Amino acid sequence: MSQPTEHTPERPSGRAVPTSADVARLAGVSRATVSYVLNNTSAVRISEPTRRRVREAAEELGYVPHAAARSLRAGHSRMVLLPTSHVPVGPLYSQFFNEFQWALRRLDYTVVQYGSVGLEAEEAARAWAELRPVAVVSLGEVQLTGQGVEILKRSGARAVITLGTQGVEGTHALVMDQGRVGEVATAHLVESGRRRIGVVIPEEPGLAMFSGPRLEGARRAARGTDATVVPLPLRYDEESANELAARWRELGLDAVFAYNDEYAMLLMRALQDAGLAVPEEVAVVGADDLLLGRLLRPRLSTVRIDMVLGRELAELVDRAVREPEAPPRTRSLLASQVVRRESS
Amino acid sequence: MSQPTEHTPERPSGRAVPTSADVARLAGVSRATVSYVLNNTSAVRISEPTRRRVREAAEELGYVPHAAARSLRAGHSRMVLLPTSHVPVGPLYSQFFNEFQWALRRLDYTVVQYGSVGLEAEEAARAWAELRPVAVVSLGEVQLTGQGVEILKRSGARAVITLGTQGVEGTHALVMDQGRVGEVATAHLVESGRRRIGVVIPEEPGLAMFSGPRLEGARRAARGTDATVVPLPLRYDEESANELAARWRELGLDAVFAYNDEYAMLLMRALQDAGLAVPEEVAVVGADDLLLGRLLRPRLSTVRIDMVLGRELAELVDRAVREPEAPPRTRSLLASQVVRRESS
DNA sequence: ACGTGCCACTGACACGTGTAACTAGCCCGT
DNA sequence: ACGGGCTAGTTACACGTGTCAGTGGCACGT
Repeated sequence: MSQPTEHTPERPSGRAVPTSADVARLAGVSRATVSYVLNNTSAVRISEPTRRRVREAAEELGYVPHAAARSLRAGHSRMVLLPTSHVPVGPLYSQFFNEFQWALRRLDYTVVQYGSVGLEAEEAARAWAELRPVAVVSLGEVQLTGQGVEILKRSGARAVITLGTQGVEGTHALVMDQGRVGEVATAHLVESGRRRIGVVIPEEPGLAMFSGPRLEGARRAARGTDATVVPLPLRYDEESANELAARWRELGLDAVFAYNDEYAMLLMRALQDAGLAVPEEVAVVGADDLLLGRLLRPRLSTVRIDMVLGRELAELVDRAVREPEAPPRTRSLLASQVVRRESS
Repeated sequence: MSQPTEHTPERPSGRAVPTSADVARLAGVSRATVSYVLNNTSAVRISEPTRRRVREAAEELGYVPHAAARSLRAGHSRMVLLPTSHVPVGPLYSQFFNEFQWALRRLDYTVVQYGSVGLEAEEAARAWAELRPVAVVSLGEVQLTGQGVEILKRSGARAVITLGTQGVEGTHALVMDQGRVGEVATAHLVESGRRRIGVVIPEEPGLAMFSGPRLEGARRAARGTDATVVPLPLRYDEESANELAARWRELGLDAVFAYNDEYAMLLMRALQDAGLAVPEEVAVVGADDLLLGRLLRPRLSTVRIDMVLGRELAELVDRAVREPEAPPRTRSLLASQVVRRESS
């Protein structure tokens, strides 16, 4: 998109791409008539024979309207911009994401994913604004600033929605309360009589957005009790897990909240291989309620996260677009609930 | 995108969105000068003081160029269209996909994901053509026809790339040879002395694209030997797995290729719970080489699938765009290799 | 005085589309 | 004969941008 070339390149297959003017010429009518016919404009009456001639001409030439020209003329589009992340998200999130896209499309929006690798917040906002989207739904990779929001709104965006662990001024903020996940998990462990509680922090980049708040929530739950919380960095591989398990006794922990079920399964296996009894010596709690967690022995306790339906969020976007004056409101996106199985 | 509204809606925040003409007015120069300055056009010399005035005016107004107008004028864009699927794909595929997008962006393409839910092949092609992408990379959800390819090329697409289990005429076809996955898995089981081999077929919709060819490959491997292949429909939940395990003895199978590691883990657990010894009575092989498969006991044997790097594919797209006349060629995308662990 | 060349910039057009405003032709009532 | 209304269109403009061709103004050589 950056630097347009100097001259229009030749079409390889010889023929230029047909425009409505070509259709008009072939059908022997004016270009306006073509537009009226092809858009089924009800205010203008065109005779049936003419309509047929136009349609046939369009068909013969393989005419397809030019979306850019159309939205330029119209002064607005129905594009919803979704800055994409390259975060290695889990199945829960990606299912939500797919459903969200699908629902937006049902509402006749054009969903455009646009990545902004290595761009500053304001720079990214400017790049997005070039596309003149009617709405921007930021999914957290780029932390949108108030300045960035201003740029977007000035460029015609009727709604800016942020989805993240905390709200952004001037936007419809959808807050995924990750802290709550850590909180309920830890509270559950404390209530079960555990006192020294480890919290796994994935070392994989891009997950800090989630793991930080979860740790914070765990600390919140421990506050006011005699339990303590210990952060445990962990890579998602067996070596790292075995290493952590090997120094488990010196850490003196009797429970662990393992970020999610995948890390929990990895760590639980390493603990068992190191000779620690689960849940007698160590209680293990994951998150996301994956099916696979139920296959282990003992069955993995977990935090079930009920994410808002993609469809609901799509409707919220639609409302925000139609009523741009409505005051932006912050809303919580997920409910967390412990599912106790055998590992805790 | 479909039906533009009748009149331009008022901008809510009062001020209209600034154009280069506004910048020109404020800076006291012509619009052409603004364009030259902001695009750093080297062929035209503009004095430094003027440049500064223009930049300051643009900054003050918060001017952002209009991508649609720009590409309309230029006659082409650098948009790569990626029709998205809502298929519940695994981590392997989604990692590839992310990397692919990222690499395209590094090559200065604008990646647009555009879903076409419930559209016919030709209808979808027409919708894509409206956006005048420079390339289309179809990932298999919509089976592109020769007719559809023709529409896209006529609309100016310089490259059409299909990614699927089989090629499409007139396109650069990237074939993911799923059959090979089933073939190597089954060959391995046969060589290990197994004779009655089950092949799990997920009942989840959208996976048929992969499971069909894998079954076919398994049959190919069994041909010419005295081994037989039995398809086993399975839902991804415990009930379905238990049900299948319960009638295992009457099926008389001594091995199973379970589509992928997740289904394999699910089924293996159910078999063990039903009192069958793995691998003594039943050998189990998955696919995808997930980390979690190594955590089970016995460790899960699997088929490791080396997918082409997203970066490589992005470079192929770039080449195809720059040399549209080069003959479309079909290329295989993945290599499959058995990783024998303990479950087979 | 005058042509030449350079500098710094401007005027005008094109891209493809949608639609408001207008018009030519016809019928009809008075 | 003439205005009015309907039908079936057409003409003309606007959207925001990039860029070719042109144009004053100035210095300079003769």
